[in-house]
Amino acid sequence: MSEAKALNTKTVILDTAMKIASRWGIEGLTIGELAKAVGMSKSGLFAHFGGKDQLQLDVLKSATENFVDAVMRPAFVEPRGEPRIRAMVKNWIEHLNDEGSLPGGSILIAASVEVDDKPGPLRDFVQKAQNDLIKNIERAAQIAVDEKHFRNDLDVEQFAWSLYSFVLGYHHFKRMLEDPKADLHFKRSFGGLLEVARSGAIPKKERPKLVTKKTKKRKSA
Amino acid sequence: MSEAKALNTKTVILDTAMKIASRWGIEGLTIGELAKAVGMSKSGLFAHFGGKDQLQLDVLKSATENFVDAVMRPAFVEPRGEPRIRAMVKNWIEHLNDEGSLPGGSILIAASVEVDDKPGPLRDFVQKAQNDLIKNIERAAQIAVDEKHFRNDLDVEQFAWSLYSFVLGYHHFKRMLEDPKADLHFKRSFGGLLEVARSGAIPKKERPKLVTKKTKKRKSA
DNA sequence: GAATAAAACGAACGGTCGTGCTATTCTGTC
DNA sequence: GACAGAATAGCACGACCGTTCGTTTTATTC
Repeated sequence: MSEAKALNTKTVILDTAMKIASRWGIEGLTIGELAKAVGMSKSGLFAHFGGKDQLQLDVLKSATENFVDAVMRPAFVEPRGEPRIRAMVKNWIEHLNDEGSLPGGSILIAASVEVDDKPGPLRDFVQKAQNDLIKNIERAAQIAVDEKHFRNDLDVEQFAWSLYSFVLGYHHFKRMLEDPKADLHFKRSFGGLLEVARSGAIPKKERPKLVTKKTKKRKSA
Repeated sequence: MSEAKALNTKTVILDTAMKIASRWGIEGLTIGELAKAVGMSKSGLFAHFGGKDQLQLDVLKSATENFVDAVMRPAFVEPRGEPRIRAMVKNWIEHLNDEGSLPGGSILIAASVEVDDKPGPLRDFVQKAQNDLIKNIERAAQIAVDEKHFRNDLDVEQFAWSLYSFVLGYHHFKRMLEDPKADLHFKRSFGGLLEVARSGAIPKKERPKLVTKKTKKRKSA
């Protein structure tokens, strides 16, 4: 039980820490503030971690686990292919808007900017977490290709790149610029991306006969 | 001359400060470190600004001026329409890769993430700077519509939104993820965006008859 | 060359940071 | 109820932060 109690306290600490990190960044998270927010002494809290570095790492790990639980895992029980991708994106947007757990926006996105020039365990972790995420998007897109939902010459890397860029844009416009149309623009961009992935916008092989009408040849650079 | 000398010193300070802010963020910029980098005393440097807040604001202003000088101004002497937009994007990418003045990536993008939950003059400035930039993109896109380079039902807001998202994605993938394909993916995404803006991909009226073949109805949840 | 103003300096202050050390309180076991 | 061990608290430290202030250097003007 001492074990369970310990885990419980640590969970409370990390949950609080994540909220602070969401608002103030992973570097703006200080042990003193965190202790005050949790309601215990600096040193008492400190004892749970091997130091500030470890605390930061634990926070990022928790944030990543939360992301996987809220976005990826529920999406991966959806039907293979496009439905799964739609679910993923839907969960993702909802997760970004979850003011309860992320009152200041995505911890991982913010941490990316904070640590991108500071080599070390934090940077390594963030890099790996994001690369894993992108790989998962690519995998999901490939499944959609296999399921014939997406055209089979789709560049899944490019697809994942574009989708991730749109999410970054959404986060930026919504959070920094407070653009009320952020949701609309994201929806349209994502919709366009799906459409291009599905059918033969710029089709390479089978489509020409279908498009006989006009669609005058463009440079297609 | 005392005036000129003072301005000169201040310029040196701000240039150095921008490099530091590029690497460490606008909050990671400390007066002590800056003084050491410039080669003068903390207090001597401090006297040039009304405090840390003013220093940060001056740095952001300088960064914005640099951006306008390097990206916007040279683009706006190019021919109206698509060429101008292409020039703008080209300058933008080159500016982001200018390790000389931005060894740690865009100061404005990083500052966005840093200050987005900290109300105050810094946040106000960053918000305005970015909104101005987006407005300029929209204006350039509208000109391209007027010049018949882009189709006349183009949503210029959506265009600017997408373009900015791609730039954010580029910055993120290149800097954080060190993706060697970032340039390629950006080029393709931007190219696709141009193509859609130019011709009638996803046209609203004339296309449906063309797609008769399969595209079996999905739930499209 | 003396007088004056601007610029830069050096030392110090109060505050907060992360971090150790030692004591105290809590909790479950015999 | 004594005991052991974990959890927490209290306190002090050294480092660095932004800032202030009095002094010294540097430049300009007569």
